[in-house]
Amino acid sequence: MSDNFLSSYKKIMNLELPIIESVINCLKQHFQTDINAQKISLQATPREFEGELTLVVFPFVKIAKCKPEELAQKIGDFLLENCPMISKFNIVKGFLNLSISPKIWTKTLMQIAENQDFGQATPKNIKVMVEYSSPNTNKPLHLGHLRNNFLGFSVSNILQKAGFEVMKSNIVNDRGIHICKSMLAYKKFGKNETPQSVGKKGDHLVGDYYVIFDKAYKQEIQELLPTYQREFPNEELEKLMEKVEKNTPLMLEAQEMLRKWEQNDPETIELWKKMNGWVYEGFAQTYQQMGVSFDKIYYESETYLLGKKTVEQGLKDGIFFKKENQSVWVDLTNDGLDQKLLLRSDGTSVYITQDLGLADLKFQDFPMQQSVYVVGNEQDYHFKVLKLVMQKLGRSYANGIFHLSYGMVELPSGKMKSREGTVVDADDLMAEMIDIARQRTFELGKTDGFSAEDSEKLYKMLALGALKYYLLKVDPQKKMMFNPEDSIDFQGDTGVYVQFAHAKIAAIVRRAEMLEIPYDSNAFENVNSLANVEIEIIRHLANFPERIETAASRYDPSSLVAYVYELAKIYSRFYAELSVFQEENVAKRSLRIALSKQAGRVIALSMNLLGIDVPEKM
RNA sequence: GCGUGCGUAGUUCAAUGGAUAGAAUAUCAGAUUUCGGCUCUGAGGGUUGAAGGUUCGAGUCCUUCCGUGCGCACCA
Repeated sequence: MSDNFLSSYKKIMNLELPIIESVINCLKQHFQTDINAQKISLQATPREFEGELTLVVFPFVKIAKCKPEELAQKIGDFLLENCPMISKFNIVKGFLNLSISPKIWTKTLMQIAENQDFGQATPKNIKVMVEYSSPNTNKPLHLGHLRNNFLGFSVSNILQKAGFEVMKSNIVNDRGIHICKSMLAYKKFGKNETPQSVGKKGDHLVGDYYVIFDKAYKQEIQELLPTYQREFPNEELEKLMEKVEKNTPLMLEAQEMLRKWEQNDPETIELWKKMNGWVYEGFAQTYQQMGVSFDKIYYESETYLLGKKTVEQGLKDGIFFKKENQSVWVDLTNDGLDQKLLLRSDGTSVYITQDLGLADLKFQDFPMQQSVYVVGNEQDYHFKVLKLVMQKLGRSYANGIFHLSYGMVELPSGKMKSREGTVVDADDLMAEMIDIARQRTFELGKTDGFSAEDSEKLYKMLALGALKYYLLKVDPQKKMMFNPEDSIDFQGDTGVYVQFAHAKIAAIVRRAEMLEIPYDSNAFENVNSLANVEIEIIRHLANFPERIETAASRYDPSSLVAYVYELAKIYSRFYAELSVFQEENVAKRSLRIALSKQAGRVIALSMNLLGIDVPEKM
């Protein structure tokens, strides 16, 4: 453990550090060895054993040259004598289970309550750019984008809480053959429709034309194939198909359109601007509904020429090389990869070229040390190359490039395929979820006494909460199954369960305030016996800063989902086992209110980091 | 073929190299004169894909094999 880590550790965990220090001292005294703090494993004691924190002594057995039990006994005795917060201990095999004095727990709760910024780490003075969303403008957003956006937004929040300075960015892929296809279909079959004239969101309208193009294109291929087969009777079918696909009239026309676009042909540019404009309006609505936002938006049309200079400079510096046909390459064979093309023989860019340029542009705009790309795992290779190339170019931020590679979202029926019409549209999905939330919540009478506006707000909160929670609870790296039935579930490990816990807590706090029961630190500081479930909550609350740190270091919101679920679950048990207002001991009653208040606060904070709102009533 | 992920209860997912591999769901059985029953408690359900190896200790690290996804364009 570096000094650096230790010092940040000290700030966030006032509970464990004294014990760790004490263990180090113990080993020093008894065995004359200076043990690394990192080797000391303190973990939460499983519920079936007595105690709250457990020290694993196995790692020191070799040094101590005695049986694990003996060693545990020695350390336990030492702690009892030198570490006032330890009230007793027991030993099971090589595990030293420590009981913390109840007063410490009361004090911990006081500290949490008095900390206005609980969970907010001190500034690290490190800038991070988080790029996410990155839509193509020829189609509306779908379920896969939802995972991407929720991940990107949440990771940004988490990094901020962990003390980083964060810039959220979005690169909009607004040019290229894909949008030309929509444009061409519109030109041919569009009859001057507009989003207003057909009453449709712009991104959906443009997406419709993309589908129209694709259908007509497929038909052309079918029609052309026999001709080609006659012409090249000895060619393999696969290669023949490639030829046909490249040469249908529609495809040739789309490519011609792209050329015109690149030459700034006024008519093409005008159509392009018009249709992209519709799409942006549509996207803005969708982003708003999703509850995500960006600090900086890049457009591919403005960045796609960047990177050429970068490549030329690298060529001059001998980092890249030129082949006979004038194409430029980078040799990554020593890094376990291949040679990779950076500029075509005609000097034009390829996909990665502009990413090199964009990376530098980002750095100009926001001199970051870390750069996170939230992009699907089908691009793993691409980002390996990007990082390596930037490292070879000696960019200061190159080592901080991190590809937050997430797995595909699959459906019970299999993969989403646009051809087969099995793509789940983001707008539709969110709307459906809100409908279901409305239906269920209304049936249960949960919104009795709500204004129409408040009701709608709640339905949306529950629906989006369910969806975000569902998509964020899985390790990003892994592919995940999206089961529509489960995603709108309100019970068990779900967003609504956690939201409900928060609403119950809010009700308790409201009542306490109405009854004017004090619950500040003075009101409960003398409580020195706590129920197990109360200790569990405090212990869990105290871990909050550390859990944020972990989530930030792994760029992984799922660990935070697990955290907040665990907290809601413990609290629900507390709620069932103990009564707040029927407790006769006034100090204890106050402690329970304070405990509730803090649990509610941390639930809300955690959920907000996930991009989820929590209700006061539901 | 090469590269790179992933295989854990019926299902969907957890598990900084640490105790008897945990949740949720579904199934079954219970709880509530109590602050909000979208709640709580309990039961059954596992050869962690297979085989070796490292380790005091392996779902986790290494090797091989099997299954599966993704990537291997002068496409983006």
